[in-house]
Amino acid sequence: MDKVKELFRENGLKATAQRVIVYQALEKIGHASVDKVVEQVASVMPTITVATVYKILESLSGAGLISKMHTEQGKLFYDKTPTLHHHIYSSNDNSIRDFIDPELTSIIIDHLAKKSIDGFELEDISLQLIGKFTKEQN
Amino acid sequence: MDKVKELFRENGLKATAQRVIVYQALEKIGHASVDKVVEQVASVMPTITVATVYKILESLSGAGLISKMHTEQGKLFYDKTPTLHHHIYSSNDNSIRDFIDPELTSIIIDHLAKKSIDGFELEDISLQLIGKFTKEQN
DNA sequence: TTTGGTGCAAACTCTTTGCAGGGTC
DNA sequence: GACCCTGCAAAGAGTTTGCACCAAA
Repeated sequence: MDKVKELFRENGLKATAQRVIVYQALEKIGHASVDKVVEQVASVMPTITVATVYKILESLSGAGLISKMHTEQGKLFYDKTPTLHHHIYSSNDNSIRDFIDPELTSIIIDHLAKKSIDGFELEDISLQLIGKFTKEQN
Repeated sequence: MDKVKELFRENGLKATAQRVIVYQALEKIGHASVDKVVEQVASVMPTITVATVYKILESLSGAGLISKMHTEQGKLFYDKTPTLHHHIYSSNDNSIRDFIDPELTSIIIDHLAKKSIDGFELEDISLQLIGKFTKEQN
């Protein structure tokens, strides 16, 4: 908890209780749409508002502490891991899970480096695997 | 024009003037947000409504004639090419362009096939390259 | 004390829906 | 003629904004 506060200060963010809670909520669920975060946060601090959660998620992602993406549905998702990773999007239950595959990441980056699109400075890659889970997952 | 109409009928869609115009607009611009499509369409048929364009784009994409995606901004984009391809997302001007690289596509698919995520049936992959264009493009 | 964050409500943007009228097959 | 599509207006979802109050540094 104090570690989290410190992390915020190091990144120029004031260490408020709300931010700590939002951050911990995201750590717990991994990645989630804003309303899932709100849900989780509300169980700890029911007085927090949706607008605040939006603002906090935005500032944390601006500071690079979490990452931000849009789903196939166009809803905002945030993810605890700011490191380069990808997402599996399941079209049968609209869930999203992380897909960490550094090997694939570097294959893609290497490939792109070879081809180098002229005048384009690559900052990030976002890969979504879309499909169906044919058996129950966890 | 008659080819387009035929294409619609083959796919179980009634060949209305509005659909032809929307389809041709998308062929012309390649990929665009809905409002860009509306803009283009309006120059040909000013009476068409936004809701209609939405519905048409939805039905064309449902029939597999065009493809649908969300941007980093969470706005809907449609693309004329239903074939597997990727997108370059430029963060300085929020533009999107196609990135067709069948080699990369098959590298990714091969890699995924090797690993095969258990219980997951891959249907599509969506890769977005995010970055900045450092010089003027076309 | 200064600076930045939170909470509230309202506004905004984008997208979807319901239904009556009209066009296509 | 049956069915599907369009156009309209209104609603809906998700997200953002402005501002007064409050807390962190």
